[in-house]
Amino acid sequence: MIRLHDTASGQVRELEMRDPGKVSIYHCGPTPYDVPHVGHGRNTLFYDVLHRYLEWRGLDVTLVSNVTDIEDKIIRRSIAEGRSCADVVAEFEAIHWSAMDRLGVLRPDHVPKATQYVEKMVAFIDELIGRGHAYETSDGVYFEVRTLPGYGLLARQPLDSLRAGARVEIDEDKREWFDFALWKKAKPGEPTWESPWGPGRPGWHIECTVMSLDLLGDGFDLHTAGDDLTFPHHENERAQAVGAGHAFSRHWTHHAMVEVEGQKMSKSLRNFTALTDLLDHTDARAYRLLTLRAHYKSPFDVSPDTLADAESGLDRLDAFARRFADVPAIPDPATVEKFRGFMDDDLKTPQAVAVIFDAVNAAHKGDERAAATVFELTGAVGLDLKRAPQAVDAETQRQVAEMDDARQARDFARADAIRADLVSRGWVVESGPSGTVVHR
RNA sequence: GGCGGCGUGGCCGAGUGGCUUAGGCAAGGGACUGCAAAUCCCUGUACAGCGGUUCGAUUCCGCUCGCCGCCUCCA
Repeated sequence: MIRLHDTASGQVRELEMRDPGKVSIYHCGPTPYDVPHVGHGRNTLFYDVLHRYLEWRGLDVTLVSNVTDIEDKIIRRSIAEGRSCADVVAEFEAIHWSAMDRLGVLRPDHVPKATQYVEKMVAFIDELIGRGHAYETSDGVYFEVRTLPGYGLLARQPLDSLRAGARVEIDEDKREWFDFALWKKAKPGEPTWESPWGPGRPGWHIECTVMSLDLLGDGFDLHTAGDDLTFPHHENERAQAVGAGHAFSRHWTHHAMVEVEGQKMSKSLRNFTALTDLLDHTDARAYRLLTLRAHYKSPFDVSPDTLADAESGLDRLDAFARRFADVPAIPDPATVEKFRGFMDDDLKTPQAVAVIFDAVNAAHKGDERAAATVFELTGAVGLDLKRAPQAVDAETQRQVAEMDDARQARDFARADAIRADLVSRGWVVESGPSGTVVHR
C-alpha cells in the first residue's frame, strides 16, 4: 500500500488505484517562456522520484505531463522579440528537456501540448455552457464558480472567505471576481483559433482538464504539481471537470517550493538561479540528493552551502561505489523492506536516504549484502552512482605510473611532487598497497 | 481579513510522551598510510519563549514571539 499526502482531505492517505497495479498520474508541466530555474528542477525531480519508485515497486505507471504552449507570457515574449510563439516555445522547451536530461529525469509517457487540444477544449467549453456552468461575455467565456457546489475543496476554505486581491483584474462583464476564463477572445497580435464565440484562445486551466481526462480517463488516480498551483489552478481544473460531469483526479499531491534565504524562489521575486547554471557548476546527482534529503512537503533552501553539503555526501556515495563496484551479493531483504516502509509512507525520502547511508556504513565494515543493497536502493530513487572507473587521459596515466615508480623506489619527494601536480589539476589521488587510482 | 505550514545540536534535516533518542555535512581527537586520499573508532547532549495537562514533554493543549506560503501569473 502506498500512502501519499492528499491536499483535498488534508491528510496522508492510501493511493487507491482505479485499476489495481496501475497508477495514472497527471503532473502540471512547464510553460516554456524562459529558462527553467532551480525550482522547476525540484518539481521534475519530485515526479521523477515518484515515477521511478512506483515502478521499482512493480507498479505500471502512466505519467502525463503537459507543456503549456499558448499563454500570456509566451505571447508577451513573442511580441517583444518579434518572433512567433511557436519559436519561443521551441527554444525554451528544448532547454527544458535538455536540463531534465541532465538531471536524469525520465520522460513522461505523454507530453501533450495545449495547441494540439484546442478543438477538444472548445467542445468541452461548449458542454460547460450547455450545463449552465459557463457564460459568454464581450471578451470571452467564463466559468461561473457559484454554480458549482464544492468549489473550494482544494483551497480548503469556503468561497466567500476568499479575498479579492488588489491585483485581480477588474472586469465589468464577469459576474463575480473569481469567475475564471475558459476562452479569451482574440486581441490584436495574438495567435487565434476558431470557436463558436469567435476567434480566440483557451484559458489556462482548461487545457489540463481536457488533456488529463483524454489521456488518463475519468477518475484517474493522482494529480501532482507544486503547491503554488493548488489554488486557483487545480481548483479550477477540478471545477471544470466536475461541472462537465466527469469524475476527476482521486488524489492530489503537492510538493513544496525551493527557497532562497527563506523565501520562495520565483521569477517575480527575481531571486532565482537558472537550472542550467546550477547544472554547470554542480553534479546533477548532488541536487537530486539535496531534494531527497528534505521531505517533498517541506521547503528547503538552495544555496552554495547546501549544495556543497550535498556534493560531499555524494562523494561519499561515489567512493563507496568505486570500492564495491563488483560486489556479487544480492540485497539484504530486511534493509530493502525498511526502505520500502519509509517510501511507501508518503515518500519519506529523508529516512530512506538515512537507510542508504546506514547501508554504506555497514558495507564498509564488511557487509557485502549491504553493499548490494545500496546499489539497489539508490537505483530506486534514480541516484546513479559512479561504479565504473573513470576514463583517465594518457598523460595523467603516465604520471600515475611515474608516481608509483617513485613510491616503489621510496623517492617520496618526487612522488609527492607528482601528487601535488595531479591534485592541482583536480584529480583525487588514492594510493593503496596495490597502486594508485585517480578520479575526479 | 481568511486558510495553511514552520521554528530541533556549528549547518542541513528526520523523529518521538519516558527506551542505546535518525542520517548527512562540518569540526576535534585517535587508528591505518612514507605522506596524503579512502576507510574505521571516539567526541557533540539540541528541540523559540511562557504557562498548562502528566509520575514524566522536545513530543499533547493554550498563549506569546519570529518566519514562510496560498487567497494574483508562478513548479
